[in-house]
Amino acid sequence: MSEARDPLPGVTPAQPKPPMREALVDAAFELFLARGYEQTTIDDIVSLAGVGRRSFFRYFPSKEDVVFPDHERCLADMTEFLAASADTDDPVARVCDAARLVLRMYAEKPAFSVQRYGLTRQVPGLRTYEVSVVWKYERTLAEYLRVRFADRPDGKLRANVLAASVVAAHNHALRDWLRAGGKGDPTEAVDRALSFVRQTWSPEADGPGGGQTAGESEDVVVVITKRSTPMWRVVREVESSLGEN
Amino acid sequence: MSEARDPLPGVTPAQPKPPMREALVDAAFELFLARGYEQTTIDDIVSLAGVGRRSFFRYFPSKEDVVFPDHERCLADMTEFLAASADTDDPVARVCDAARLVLRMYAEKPAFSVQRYGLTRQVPGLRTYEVSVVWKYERTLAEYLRVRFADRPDGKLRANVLAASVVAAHNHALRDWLRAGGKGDPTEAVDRALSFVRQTWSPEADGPGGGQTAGESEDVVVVITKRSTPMWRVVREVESSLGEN
DNA sequence: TTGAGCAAGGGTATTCAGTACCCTCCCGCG
DNA sequence: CGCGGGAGGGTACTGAATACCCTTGCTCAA
Repeated sequence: MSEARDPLPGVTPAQPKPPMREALVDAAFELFLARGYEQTTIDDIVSLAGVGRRSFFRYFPSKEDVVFPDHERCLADMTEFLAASADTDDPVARVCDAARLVLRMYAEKPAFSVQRYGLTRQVPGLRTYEVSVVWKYERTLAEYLRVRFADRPDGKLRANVLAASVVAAHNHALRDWLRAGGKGDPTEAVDRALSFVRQTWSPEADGPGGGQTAGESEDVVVVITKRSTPMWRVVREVESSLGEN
Repeated sequence: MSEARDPLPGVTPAQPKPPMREALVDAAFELFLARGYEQTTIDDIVSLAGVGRRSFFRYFPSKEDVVFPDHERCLADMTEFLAASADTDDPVARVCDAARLVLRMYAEKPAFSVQRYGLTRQVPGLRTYEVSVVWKYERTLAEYLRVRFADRPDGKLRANVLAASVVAAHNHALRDWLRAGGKGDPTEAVDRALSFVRQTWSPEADGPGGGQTAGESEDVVVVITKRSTPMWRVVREVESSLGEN
C-alpha cells in the first residue's frame, strides 16, 4: 500500500520488519482457516512458507504463539507505558489508557483480529492460550496499581479487583466488536465500558483521554454528607452538581 | 456458607471413590515435588503407581489435569448451585457464595493446596492451566449474572465486570492464605475481600453475609477542597481520614 | 585479499504427550 | 456354558518441541 521507506511517525516501532516472521503468520493463518488449527502441522506451515522447520520455532516458541504474533510487543508497550506514568496521574485513568493500547492493537488489523477470534472460539487450546495472555495484561495492570495503592488500607486487594474489572470491561466491548465482524470503530464502546468501571469504582472525573481536570476554576467546593453515605454516591452528587461529564 | 445438612456430605458427593485415581494423584505429586513437574514423565507416574500408561489417560485427559484433580467436580457443583438459585436471591450474594465453594475445596486439603500452589508458581504451563480453570469459574458466574441482569441497561457488561471482580477478590484472599502456608481458616479473609467487592459494586443493597457498613456513626462529614483537585485524591483523603478499611 | 568471526537459516534425530487400536482378565447373567 | 461388557494393559503412531550440528553469507580486521 504505502511505501514505508521513510521513517513514519508511528508510535509503535515495528520498523525492523522481519519478512520471515510475517510469511510464517500468513502461511499459518491461510492453513488454519482452510483446514483448521489442529489439522495443520508445523511442517505444513513451514513448507507453505518455504522455510525450514527449525525457523518456525526460532520466531515462535510454540504453535499457539503464531496466532497471537504481536501480544508480546503489546505487553511490553503496556509495561513501558505504565512505567512512564507520573505520580500525579490518576492511576485509574492510566490503567484504562493502558487497556486502550490492547484495543488499538486489535483495531489496527480488523480482519486479522476477526479471523483469529473465529479460531479462538473453536479451538479450546487457543482459548486457553488467549486467556493466559489476558491474564498477563491483568497482572501488569494490577502490579502498577499495587504500587500506586500501596499507601491505601486494602491497596493490594483494590489493585487486583480494579485490574480485573478494567480487563473485563475492555474485553466485553472488544468481543462485542469482534462478534460484529470488526466493523466500525470499537473505541467508543470500549470508552463506554471503561467509564462504567470508573464510575462504579473510583468515580472521579470522566474525561476523554487522560482525564485531567485543568485548573481553570480554582473555586472551593464544600461537601456536607453523612458518614454512612457511600462514597460513590457522594462523588456522583458532587460531579452532577459541578456539571462535569 | 450455609451447608449444614444432617448427612455429612453437603454438596460434594465423592462417595464412589476410585482408588486408582487417587493412587495416580499421589504418585504424580510425589514425583512432581521430588524432581519437578517437567522432569517427570507419564511413564514415571504410572510405573510408580503400578498401573498401565493407558490408565492414566483414562482418568486424566492430560498431564496438567492430575494437578487439579477436583476442579471439574467443583465447577459442576458451582453450576448446580447457581442453577438452584431462586429469583428472589440477591445475585451478588449468590455469586459470592458460589465463589466460596471454590474456597472450600481448597480449604478441605490445605497441605495439598499449598503443595500445588508451589508447583503452579514454578511451572509456567501449570500457571496457564490454572488461569484457564479460573476463567471457567468466571464464565460460569458471569453467565448466571448475565441472566439475572438481563433487564438492566448494561446488564451484560455489569455481569462480566462483577464476575471478574468476585473472582479477583476471591483469588486475592486465597493466594494470601496459600502463601502463608495454608495455616488457619481462610474464610474470614475471603469474606472480607468479597464484602469489599459488594460494597463498591452494589452499594444500594448490602444485605446478609458480609456487608458491614454498619451505620453506627451517622456523623456529618464536611469536605472542603478546590475544584481543580482530582476527585480520586479527594476520595482517598476522605477515606483515610475516616479510617475506612 | 583473505580469513576469523558471527549471525541467520536449514536439517536431522530424539523425547515425550496424547491418541488409536486391540488384547486380556473378570464378573454377572442368560 | 457361552457371552457380553467393563476395567485395565500393551503397542504403535502422530506431532509438538528440543538438541545438536551444518551451510551460507556478510562484516571487519590483519
